[in-house]
Amino acid sequence: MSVSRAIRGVDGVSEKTRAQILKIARDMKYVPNSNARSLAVANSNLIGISLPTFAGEVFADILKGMRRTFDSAGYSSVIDTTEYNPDAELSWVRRLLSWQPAGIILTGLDHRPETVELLRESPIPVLEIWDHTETPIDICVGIDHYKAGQMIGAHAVSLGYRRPAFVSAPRGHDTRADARLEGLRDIFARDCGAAVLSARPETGNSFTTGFEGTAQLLDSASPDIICYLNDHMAFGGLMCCQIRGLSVPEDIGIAGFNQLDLASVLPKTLTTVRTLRRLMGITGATNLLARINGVSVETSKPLPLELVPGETTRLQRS
Amino acid sequence: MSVSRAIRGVDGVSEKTRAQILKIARDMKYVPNSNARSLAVANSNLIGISLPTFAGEVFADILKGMRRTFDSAGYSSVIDTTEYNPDAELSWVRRLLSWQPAGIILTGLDHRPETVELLRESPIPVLEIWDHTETPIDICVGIDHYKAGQMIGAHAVSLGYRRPAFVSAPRGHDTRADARLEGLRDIFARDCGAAVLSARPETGNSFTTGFEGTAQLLDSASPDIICYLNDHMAFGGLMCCQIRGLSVPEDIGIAGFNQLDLASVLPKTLTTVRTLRRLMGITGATNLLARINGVSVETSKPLPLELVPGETTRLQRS
DNA sequence: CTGTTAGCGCTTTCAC
DNA sequence: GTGAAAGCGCTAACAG
Repeated sequence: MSVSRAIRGVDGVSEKTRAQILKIARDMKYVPNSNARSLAVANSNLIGISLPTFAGEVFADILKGMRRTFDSAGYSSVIDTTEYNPDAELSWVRRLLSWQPAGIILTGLDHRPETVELLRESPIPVLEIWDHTETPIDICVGIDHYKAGQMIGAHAVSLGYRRPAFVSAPRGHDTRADARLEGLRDIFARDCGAAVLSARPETGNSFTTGFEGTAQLLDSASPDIICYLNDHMAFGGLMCCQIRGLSVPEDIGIAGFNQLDLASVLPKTLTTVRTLRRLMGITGATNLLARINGVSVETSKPLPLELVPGETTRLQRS
Repeated sequence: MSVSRAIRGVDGVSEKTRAQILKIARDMKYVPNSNARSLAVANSNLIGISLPTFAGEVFADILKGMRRTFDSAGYSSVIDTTEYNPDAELSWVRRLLSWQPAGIILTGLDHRPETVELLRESPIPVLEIWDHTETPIDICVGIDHYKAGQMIGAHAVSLGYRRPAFVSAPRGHDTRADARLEGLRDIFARDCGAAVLSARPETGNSFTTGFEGTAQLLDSASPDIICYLNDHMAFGGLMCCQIRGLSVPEDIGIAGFNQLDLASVLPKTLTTVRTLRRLMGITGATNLLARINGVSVETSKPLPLELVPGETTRLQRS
């Protein structure tokens, strides 16, 4: 018992005994057994995180914010990626629950009904991150992707663009794409009755998807602005325009999303929307920790978005 | 006991009992306790992975290869990032060992002595990935970064470049940078007695680091070729050259590394070195699994590198 | 301050 | 095919 106390660093042991114990432990290269500990105390300091993918800056940034917060609070995070497959998410949640985690984090709102049911019935706090909803499983911290689409639309409309288009990720990838496109569509429909064309290439990385999507759009129509799911795709689009001899913003406008690192070295600043991903991670993690510790927190926390006008869009003369 | 057997799916239970048990388990929403299981069997199906960072394509690709392999073999992977800090790696290894993992994966060869000691004494198989060495802790799968530097050097020399420069990541980041620079230096010294200038900006993301490093070099000298730690930095360099009115490859050559996604949409193909990152992950994971199952494997597996000549370098007239 | 007792949920072993 | 007994390494609760 004194050994247990000494090793855990709780009091109830004299400094003398503690020192002896720690020395012996070191000498015999003692390694504690976390499984036994978790079993005895019936919980763990594990936070399970489900992410769509490790690729790209977006989730890496969110993750970084969360991990910093958890690390300094003494929690370990274990991460899984679903590759945008809700069934993979479900099986991860099952596995996770068997580890008695202190909390669970899911990305987005698109879950199997069984996942939701499982989590609602368990006493474990759950955070949904990246998307915003008023009715989360437990708590959520994210942005409103529909509003983000509207924001881009409003900017484009105000500059006088009237033939908008949107390039999205391959089907079954980012579920946020549809929400943003809808926001964009609603604004254009409402403010100037224009329809938004869309392209969705079937494969490829963000850069090639942006490139191909742009090629498809330019082959079949003549949009005056193309909006993209993210800055990487927008860059692919820029390259496509360049090859076809289209000047940006003279001949066509380009708008990205997320304000990624790449944009910081482009010769023309990119019109985009800034998302506070690091902050989102920190806020989410902090709220989840509060929830774990029984402190009451905001159920649903939307994070601000900021439209960043750049040199790839400009006022159209009418 | 029959319950245990039924749930695990081992035989020794009649189909009838098994069906009953499974039904009841489902009805009462039974969730197994992995901690108790691991405690009882004295091991787990966890693979602990230490990565420098989640940022960037490189480790995401390697990770993807590893995870695929582990998943299909029924192992779960838990990942931590060290942000290039060997002390963070050490504390992760300590934490990991307390979970009785089936295997451990570390990135690179730069570890604290204590980490190495800890791992050498434990019976747990250890894989070092990304770098190559003939004397790993246990087994390793990676590339020889010194040779990679030589490869780039040989290409540059053969094209007639004589004023080489190298842009590296901020200090304390990628430890591979020094090995590559050394390879590059050795080749230039041996083949044409030229020295390699180098720049190493102090902060920033890959893109801005490439940009700033290039600006530093161009301010103080007139290299005829600049080599970069990776394609993203090379792109930053390209943008810097463009702003300064330098044409590539007419005025200056540019060489990247890793053949990243970005390169696939650039108007000029980038001279770079292809690294088989996905394959590396798969090979590493496969070898580790073999090791875990007591099958003997190659201790040290170097993966091939391929120089990919592009339009950002060309033959110099003498 | 120190140590004993009991139990966490599961699996191994061994009877039946 | 089924179940009783014992133990994995640890900690909560209590006794000394």
